[in-house]
Parts: sequence; structure tokens; C-alpha cells
Amino acid sequence: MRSGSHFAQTASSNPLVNSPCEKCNIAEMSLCHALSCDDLRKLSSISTGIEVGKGVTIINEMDSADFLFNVTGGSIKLYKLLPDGRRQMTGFLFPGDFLGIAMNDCYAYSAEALEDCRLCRFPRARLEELLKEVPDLENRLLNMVSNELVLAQDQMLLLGRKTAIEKVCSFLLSLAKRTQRKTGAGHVISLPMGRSDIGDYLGLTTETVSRTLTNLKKKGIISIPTNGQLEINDIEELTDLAEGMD
Amino acid sequence: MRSGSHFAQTASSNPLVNSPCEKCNIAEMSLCHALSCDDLRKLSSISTGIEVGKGVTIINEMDSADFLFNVTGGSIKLYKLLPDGRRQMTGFLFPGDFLGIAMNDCYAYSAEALEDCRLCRFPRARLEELLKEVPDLENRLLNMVSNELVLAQDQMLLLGRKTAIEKVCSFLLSLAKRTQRKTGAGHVISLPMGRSDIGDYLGLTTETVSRTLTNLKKKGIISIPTNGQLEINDIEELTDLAEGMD
DNA sequence: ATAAGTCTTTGATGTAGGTCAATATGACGC
DNA sequence: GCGTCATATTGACCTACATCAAAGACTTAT
Repeated sequence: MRSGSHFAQTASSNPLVNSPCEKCNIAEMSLCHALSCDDLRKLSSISTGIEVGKGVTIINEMDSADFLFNVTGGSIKLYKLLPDGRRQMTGFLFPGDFLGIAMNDCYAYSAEALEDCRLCRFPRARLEELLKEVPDLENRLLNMVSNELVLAQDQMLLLGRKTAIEKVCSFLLSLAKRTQRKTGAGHVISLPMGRSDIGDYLGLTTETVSRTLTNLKKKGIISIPTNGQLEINDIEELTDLAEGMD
Repeated sequence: MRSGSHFAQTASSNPLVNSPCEKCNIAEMSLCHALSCDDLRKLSSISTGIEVGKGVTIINEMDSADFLFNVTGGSIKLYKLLPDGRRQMTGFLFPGDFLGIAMNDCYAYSAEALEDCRLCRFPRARLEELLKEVPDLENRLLNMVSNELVLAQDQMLLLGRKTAIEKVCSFLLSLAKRTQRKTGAGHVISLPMGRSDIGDYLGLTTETVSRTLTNLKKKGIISIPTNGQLEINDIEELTDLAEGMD
């Protein structure tokens, strides 16, 4: 087997897990944030908890967008492909993130589990009905998409105009900020994705990402105790490097 | 004077132009699309028509986001800056487009008029109130933002993974598609922005944009009758080049 | 018409980061 | 513990695009 996962290998063939929204431990940072008990019950009634193993493709670019998901555990990579196989990561998702916002009739990107994942799945048609009934939910979704658009524009600036070292430092900082927001501490961050995933996120090659990280290690700005974890030793320096202040 | 504009040189000092939504000629392709007469009247009541001259900065990155706008005439460039002056265009707006979607409390980017422009201005606070009252409006906005996010992700793929020629061809095609949608014909497209604006949109320099365009001219794929206008002679070839099929 | 300023094009040269190739390191199954 | 496989690192070299510099081509003002 390709990974040590105990989960089934396709999203659709999974045993469905019953996990009502009321008990959800990530509710306060997700779509469900700030909904009334009543609205939460409605949302719960159309959702199904599912689990997918590491490496499983959850959605496929160009497939009909029949489901939306809320990530409740694990992490996910999102990417688009060119005909010849070149790949651009459009984002990484962690617990509390919403998957499937960007779509028309088809998904705009593919999503693959970086680790074993837990998801909350909504049939799109029923969610759209519910949006009409529950304005708070629609408003919440609007804020989430709006926010994602701001991040997408930051990423455009990064991809179009930053140097390799600025890109890598910006990436580490954004992970650190996220970790800070969720856990309170942001010095040690988890890197569930590989170097080539990072490269494809930043518009660089594996080799350049690797060289840049060694560079930062040599300067003492970061340490990499184990693959999959990274410690930031000098966040000021990292911030300066991220904006080209050096 | 820097331009031949008859309009005032700052957005705020302009004479306000009364242009009720009911008469608006671009309504069918904008925010106002598919609203009932009643809802349209409500929207109209909080909007002010304004005009800004070529070169005027309409909004400034990091300024408090007090107004949102609907573009009803002219064209606009959106951009973000790094501390050292490097610039990334995040988009170009044309009649029917909405300005100000991506913001938290502050604007996420600056906007400058490429030509004399006509805008429909909404105070943010009042628009947000109206959103609560008119679910159709919120739904429409959600669709627009969602759509923009899809485009932003296409742009990430372009910036991170495409070559210079692929970038330029993709850009011309997206303008052509837009023109097609709005006017029915997409062979001749208008280029109100300069070469360096295009460069900053595509993550290239002025010189590379210019060289790439000359290249396409020499191959007979495009012609540039006047600066500010461009004709596509071979759209199939352009499409292939845009995706690296050559 | 002419002069001044701006934007575009073209050419010559430089370099950041890509490509190709060879180890090194770590993860997992047995 | 040991072999296998995948991923990460490091080194040598190359190239697409940037940078620097100098003409052209438009625009607008007088």
C-alpha cells in the first residue's frame, strides 16, 4: 500500500462517519462560525462526515462540482495543471478551511489529501437551497470567499514579482501566522507537503526550494528538526527577507 | 495638464453626476443584473454616479474601504506594490465590473483610471445594510466574487508556470473572450493599458512584452494597427501558444 | 510646424533560477 | 537490523528573461 493510511483509498467509497455539526470541534473557525443553533441544525442535516486517506484525490479539476467540503482534520493540497503536466498549487487547506468555493459548474482545481483527512461534505444543490433560507450562512460564505480573494491577490504579487528567497520566506511566514491564529504559538510550524509541492506553490523548482531552505538554515534563521516540521528562530529577519528589505 | 481629460483630477473632488440605476446601460452585465425593479430602486437610492479623469487614483491600497464601485464607463488598472516599488497588477476593469470586492477593512489594492471613467459609487456601510435586506443582491455578489476567485487562480497558474509567450497569448485571449462576451465580436481588442502595465500584470518586463508582441506580429498571428488596438488574425494558433502546445 | 516629453522597440550583455546528474537521507516493510 | 524506495540535498552547467543602453515613434503644447 502506498501509505500507512487506514482509510479507504477513494473519497466516494468511504464509510460515512456520523459527526453532527453540534459536536464539531472546529466550528468556531469554519463556515459554521456564528450560526444560530437552529441554523446549525439545518446545516448539519445536509452534511455527511467522511474520511479520506493520504494521497487520495478528493476533487478533480473539471469534474462536475456536486459537493462542497469543510475540512475538519488533516491537510489538503489544491492544484491546477497545464496540458503538458506543469503544475501550480493554488493553496493548502487545514482544519476549518472550506473546499470548493471557487467553481462555476466544474471545480476550478483538483484537491488531494496530504495526510489522512476528515471532511464535512455538503451536496452543492442542497447547500445552495439552504443559502437562500439562511442569509447568515450566505453572508458568512461571502466573507470567506472575499477573504480568499485577498489572499489570492497576495499570491499573485508573490508569484509575479518576488525573488526565490522572498517567496520562501513569505510562505513560511504565512504558515506561521496561520498556526499562530489557530494554536497561539507560531514558532514551530508543520510542513505536511513535500519540497516539490512547495515549489509548485511558489513558482519554483524543488531544487531551488531546497537550496533556499539550506541557506536560511545556515544563517540560523530557521531549523528543520525533522522533515515535516520547521522552527523559526528569527522572525524579524524572516519578515525582512520576505519583503526584500535586505 | 498630464492628460487631455476634461474630468477633475481626484475622485473625491468630482462633481457628482446623477445617473439613476433604472437608466443604466450596463445593468444587464453588472451587480444589478437580475434584480427586481424594487430592489434596483433600493440600490439606486444609495448610489452616486461619479466621473474620474485618466490617470486618477480611485482607491489606494491600505486606505479604509469606505466605498465600493461599479464601473459603467472607461477602464481601470488594479495593482499592489512592494516596499521597493515593484508592482503587480491584479487586474483590469471594464464597464460592468465591480471594484472593491476584495477587502477587509482596507482596500487590498490600488486602482487607477486608464481612461476617463464613469463609476457608480456605493457607501460600503449602506451597501452592507442593503445586502441583509436583499438576499438576491448578496447572492449575486457571492457569484461575482466566486467567479473572480476562479480567475485569480488561473492567473496564479499563468504567473507561476507559464513562459513569456504563453503569458502574453493567454492575456490577449482573455481580453478577446471578454470583448466577445460584451460585444459579440472578439477579433479586434482594445488595449488601453501601456506595455509596462501589461508586463506588471504578467510578471514580465516592458521589454519582454514588447519583444513577444513583435514576435507574434512577425508570425502574422496578430496586427497592431494603432497603439491601443490589437487585431487577432489566427486565434487557433494563439490558443495553442497560450497553453504551450507548440 | 516644431520642440519636449513619454512610451515603445531593438540590441548587447548579465544573472537568477532552471535543468541535469549524482549522492545523501529518511521512511517503511520484512 | 537491513534492503528498498521515495524524497531531499548538493554540484555543475545552461537558458529564459532581466537589465542596461540607445534609438525610434507618438502625443501634446506652444
